[in-house]
Amino acid sequence: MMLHIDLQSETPIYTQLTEQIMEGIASGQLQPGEALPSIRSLAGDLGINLHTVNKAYTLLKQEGYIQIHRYKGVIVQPDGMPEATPAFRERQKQQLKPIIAEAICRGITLEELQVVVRDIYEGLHTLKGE
Amino acid sequence: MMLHIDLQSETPIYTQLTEQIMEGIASGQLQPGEALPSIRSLAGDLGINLHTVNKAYTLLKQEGYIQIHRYKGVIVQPDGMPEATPAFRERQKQQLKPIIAEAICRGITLEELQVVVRDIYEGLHTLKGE
Amino acid sequence: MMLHIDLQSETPIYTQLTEQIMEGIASGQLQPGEALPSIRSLAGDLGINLHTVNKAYTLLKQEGYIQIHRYKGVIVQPDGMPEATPAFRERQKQQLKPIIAEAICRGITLEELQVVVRDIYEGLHTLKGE
Amino acid sequence: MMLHIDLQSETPIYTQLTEQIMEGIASGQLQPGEALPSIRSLAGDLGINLHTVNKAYTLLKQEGYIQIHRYKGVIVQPDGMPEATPAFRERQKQQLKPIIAEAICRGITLEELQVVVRDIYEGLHTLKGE
DNA sequence: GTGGTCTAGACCACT
DNA sequence: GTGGTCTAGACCACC
Repeated sequence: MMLHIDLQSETPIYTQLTEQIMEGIASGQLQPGEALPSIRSLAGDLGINLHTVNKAYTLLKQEGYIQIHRYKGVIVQPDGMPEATPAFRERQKQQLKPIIAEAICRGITLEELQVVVRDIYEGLHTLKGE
Repeated sequence: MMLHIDLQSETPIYTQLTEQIMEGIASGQLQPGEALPSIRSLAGDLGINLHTVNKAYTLLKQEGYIQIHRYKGVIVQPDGMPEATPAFRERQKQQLKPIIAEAICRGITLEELQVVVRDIYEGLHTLKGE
Repeated sequence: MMLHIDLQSETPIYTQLTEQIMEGIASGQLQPGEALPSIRSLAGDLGINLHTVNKAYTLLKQEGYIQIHRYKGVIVQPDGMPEATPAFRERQKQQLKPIIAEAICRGITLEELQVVVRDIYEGLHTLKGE
Repeated sequence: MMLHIDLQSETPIYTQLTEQIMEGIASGQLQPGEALPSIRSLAGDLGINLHTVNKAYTLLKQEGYIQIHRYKGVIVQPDGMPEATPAFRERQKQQLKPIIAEAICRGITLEELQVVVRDIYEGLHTLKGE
């Protein structure tokens, strides 16, 4: 899977990494148990600092999306992804609220918004069976 | 309309302000043409610095959600809210993508997600007629 | 001649007034010797403060574009407009420089720019004979 | 490139900075991709506050003339300057109109004005090939 | 080291 | 009293 970094984005690089890896997992491009590049090689490929990659991986591990094995490397969580806990759902709502509020301000209907959400969902999800 | 700030949150204060004001507009609690508190009074009420409020107001003005009238005060945009431009829709997608990707990872179905989105949308929007 | 004010503009109201009156003189809509509205009536018509109109008129008088006669009122300078002094030409250059610099940045050619300038000039000036 | 500030001028310092940097870009003294001084070092060199420099840089970034890279620094836009959009051309006209009106009032002919514009344009632009 | 955020306090132009 | 500008000084995240 190809990761790419936008250096002029406002989002920190480590966040861009975590988001892209999660998108890889969501889309099935990254399968459970599959190996991720080592910190060193990924940092080298992207031309960024080791610490930055390490931070991204550590966060993903804390959330339960990957496993980091000393000496063996980094793999996508093979033992089932983390659950949708109530805490997660609450956080999700807080993330969605301002986005939806802005959409309403700009006159976007619920139907339009549902289409956008479905397109993104299916755009990611339908790869999963491959 | 009551605005509240979470000083502990990692989201910048000025972002919390812009988001809450946009939610106020979306929900109709803030009507077009309605006056917003002056920079100084809002800063005083919230116990924050006037520059922080100023930054929030300036961003909202740049996006077209409010008007800032020098020497007179600040009002909610009376001449129609900004449109849902292609640039806006693209930005919206980029905001939604990581949220939806994470939802997929955690096994949330499209139907569940649509319910969440609808609840938030209607929770904000249905106040509009009041 | 119709004057109009943009309350949400960043340019101070008195500047908007002086500019519009100068445009009126440039275009011949305001003829030398012609009466301008009194401070009081203009302020009333535009819904702005007396001091604001007064400031605009005072500036125009200082520059030599109008005459203010106590009790008689305000008239467009009948005794010849102010000259293009070296100081004026220098100030003009300083005003034009940033505008032209930005035009160059955006790839506007000298020919294009000349067309813009000519259009504005003739758009104002050709009314003069009427 | 040398930047200089006139503290006595009534034009805000941050405006002087943005104008000078745009002139530098227009004249080719600042090349695309070239690094600009860091906020702190420029503020130090000019003897002004870092927030003032920050404001100037932020405005130039919003217009698309520079890129601000968090943690790394500021560079002149390497991916092509912003286009001359219709909105830009309209803004330009509004900026030019009062200047040209005043020129007409003072009896400056179109030909004289064109010479002034050409001199400034070429004075900036002809450095570009060097 | 960088830019981003926030505070505190000041002066100004304008209404 | 309003927003606009500027200063001085601080802490933070990131690299």
